[in-house]
Amino acid sequence: MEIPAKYTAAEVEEKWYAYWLKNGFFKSTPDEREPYTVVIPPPNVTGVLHMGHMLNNTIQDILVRRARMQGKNACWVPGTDHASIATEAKVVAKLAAEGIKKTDLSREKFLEHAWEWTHKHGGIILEQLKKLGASCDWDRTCFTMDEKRSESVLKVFCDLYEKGKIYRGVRMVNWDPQALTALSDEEVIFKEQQGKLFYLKYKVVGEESYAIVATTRPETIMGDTAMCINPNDPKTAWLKGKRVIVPLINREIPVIEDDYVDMEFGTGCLKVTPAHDVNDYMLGEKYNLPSIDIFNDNGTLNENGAQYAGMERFEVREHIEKDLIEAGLMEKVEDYTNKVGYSERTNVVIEPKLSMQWFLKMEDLARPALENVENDTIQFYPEKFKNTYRHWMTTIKDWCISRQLWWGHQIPAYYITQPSGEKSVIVAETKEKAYEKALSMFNVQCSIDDLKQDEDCLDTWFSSWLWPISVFDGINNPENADIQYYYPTNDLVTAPEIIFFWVARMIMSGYEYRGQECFKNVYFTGIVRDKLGRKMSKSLGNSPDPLDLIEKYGADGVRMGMIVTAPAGNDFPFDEALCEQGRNFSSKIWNAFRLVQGWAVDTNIVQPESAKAGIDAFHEKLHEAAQQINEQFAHYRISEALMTVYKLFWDEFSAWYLEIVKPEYGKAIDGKTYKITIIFFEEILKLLHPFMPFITEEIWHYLQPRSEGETIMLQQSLTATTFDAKVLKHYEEVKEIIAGIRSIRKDKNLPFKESIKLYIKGLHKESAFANVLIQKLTNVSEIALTTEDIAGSASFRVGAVEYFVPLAVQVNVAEEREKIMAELAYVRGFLQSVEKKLQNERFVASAPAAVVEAERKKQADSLEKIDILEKRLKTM
RNA sequence: GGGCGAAUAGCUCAGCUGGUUCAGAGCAUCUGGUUUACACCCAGAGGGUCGGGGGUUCGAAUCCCUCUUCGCCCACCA
Repeated sequence: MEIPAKYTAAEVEEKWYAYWLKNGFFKSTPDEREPYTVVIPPPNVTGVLHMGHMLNNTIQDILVRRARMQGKNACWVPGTDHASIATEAKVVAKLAAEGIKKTDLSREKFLEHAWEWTHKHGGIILEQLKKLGASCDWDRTCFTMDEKRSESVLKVFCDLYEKGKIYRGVRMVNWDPQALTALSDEEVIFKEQQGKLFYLKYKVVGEESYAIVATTRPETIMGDTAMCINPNDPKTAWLKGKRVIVPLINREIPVIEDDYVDMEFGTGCLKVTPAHDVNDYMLGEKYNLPSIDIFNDNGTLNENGAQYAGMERFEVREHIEKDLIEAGLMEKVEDYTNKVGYSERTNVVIEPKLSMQWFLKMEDLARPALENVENDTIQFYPEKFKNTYRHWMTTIKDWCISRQLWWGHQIPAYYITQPSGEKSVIVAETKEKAYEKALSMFNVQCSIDDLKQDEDCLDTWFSSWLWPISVFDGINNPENADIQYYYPTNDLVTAPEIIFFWVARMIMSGYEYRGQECFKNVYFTGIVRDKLGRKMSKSLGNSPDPLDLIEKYGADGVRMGMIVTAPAGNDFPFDEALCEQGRNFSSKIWNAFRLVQGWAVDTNIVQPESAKAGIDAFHEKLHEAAQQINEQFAHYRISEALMTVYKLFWDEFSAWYLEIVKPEYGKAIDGKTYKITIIFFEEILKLLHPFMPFITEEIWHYLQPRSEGETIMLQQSLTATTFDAKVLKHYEEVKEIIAGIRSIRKDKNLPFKESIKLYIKGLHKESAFANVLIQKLTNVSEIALTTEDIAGSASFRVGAVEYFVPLAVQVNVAEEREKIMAELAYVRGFLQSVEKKLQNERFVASAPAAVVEAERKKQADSLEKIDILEKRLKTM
């Protein structure tokens, strides 16, 4: 069998992914085994893979693969999200490039274009995930707008409507004048901005005096319906009960009083524009003020805008500034920094706007969702996000679920005008059902065509909040075998930015529709940033293309590089050097494999004692690591678990174990040692497989003859085990001795080829184990015990035992003395601190016996060591 | 403005219930080393007032208070 000297990830990875697919290893169907379920956070259907996806999906794949190797029936459900605003924006832009305006198209025609776009670009991202090695059950791939998911969404909407949880109402919403839709509060980003604060003069009716109002938005004066002062403010008390005139348009408005007004800000006078400001809206409600809407949906002024009608809102601001100055109604203009809301999607300034929207009441839904996170039925990793979650859930507001878009689930509400002229709304899953309902409810003669469906779509999250249920069709068919078996799911891996958009709402729908948690654990990843700490984004161009990275370093290398340094919940500064580390690790594994497979095996050779010792030691190391990894996974310390395997392979297996059992150059290895080495190698590969699936599969197939259809993926990896701590402790001491000898070789320029002698003075444990390992790894020809110091030698100490390596060359006594003096000073200092503790009566009295005992042991050890060092100095 | 969190080596982070194994890991750096799996390597070394100050305690990186800096979330004074 020809083994290539270099590991070529690309080839290997493609081969094994195809093999896994062909053999259906990712598939899951309900059976007797314990289920382990993960649903993917569905990426945008027309999106492309970025580093955030890479991190997120690598973690999911690790969890899923590990569960599979623990004998669980692992099911990872993939899918995509229709992402209404984002996708619609892309389609609009694409059409615009072709000279087609959305407004010129019918809804049906537009949706044709949108579907075409979706089919063309949709699912690319899922293909990219395959390159990463994602072990999703692809047969279960879902789309938030496929038939079953759409049906689920409509069903839930109708159900919540029936329950009285969904209502329609005029509310102040965040209006995106470019996308022409309302946005949820979560989709608005506030940015600090340099602006101006304008001081406008409102003439007091019947007087020659003026009231001054400070505002950042003078263009909204046409919508003013009151002026408000604080009743406790002496500055403005003179205005009480008066009326003032809105500048330029000369309309009279009342002066009202409310302690909402901040006496310290501006002049203490507030203009009230209920149609265009959230707080003013509340004042308007409170005092029954009229509401004058001055804007069109696209951000231009409407007929209420008087002479400014038809102009764009920011143009109006400039115009009106000039006009006010000319009219002498501008007291002054100051520079001012304030925060302005922008649309997350289109990046235009949000216009608060009164509009008819659909809302979902949150209060009842939030209750169990909060409770079950508080009581840890659902656990967050890291736990700190529980606080964030609690805060939001206790101040939650109703969810605006309608969007003025075409791409999405059209709201299943139908309007009918009765003969009396009264308009009624009927909510039903289909137009036919709505028609039936209409007939029975209103007892009127009408045709089905008289029903007019609501033009709006549902918020994207209104479909994804059902995801853990709907992917198993548990809304339409609540008793089906899949949902019964796979629900509740186990782990959700997602970004903290969507804790409210998505995580919280999934938890709510889980309790509403299954009466049970939708997942048991939520693992929050950090945000992937660049080296400079900036968020990775297209516009900055600082995000590497994941596929390029995979090509360069292999999927295993990229996975390893990302995970090794990505703790839960913390931002993750990505650096390509990490991938290099990953690739280097792949190479290391490959080279270790090449060493092992290159050995000639001779079953007639007697197993060397050193190999026996090495095997005993590594056996314990392996089991110790397996146990650590178990604990690390139990706490979702995934990068630590990887680090444990990394060190197990690189340090323990390659640097120590393989060096111990390695036969002399050109010689064969005995059969026993070879066999166990292969088993060790396999066990490590199994522990490593979830992190680096490809190279582990490749090597696993080389290590022993395998038949078609076998895979490392489905092997049981080492789980809870025990290990002998005593053996490990002794082994570590031996390593220390070996390190001491290596140091001397280095200091004294003794090449490894020259064999040396080792003298041991003190209570050296008579250990064949130690001796054979020392001889094998340091080229010591002879180990002898001594009761005297050896002249002309270099020495070191491990514990209370002294080791001497005789030197052929002249020893630099002064240098040796200096070293020993330094060591002595250190131990004396240490002893001093220990004794200080022990002399403290309160310490001895109050500290636990074990602690005091430990201090006494330290004291005794130090005294012994000091004794040794002092004697050594005397005899030099 | 309100809430949450963080600050430990050059970088990224562990450090759980205060004391054994407490100042650690990986990367980076420095020194030395290639005929014998691997320079994508091996052997070794240096590097920290545990953000500042105070307190509790026999004992603090760990608990409390306070200050400083940073991050996130919420609310937006027109």
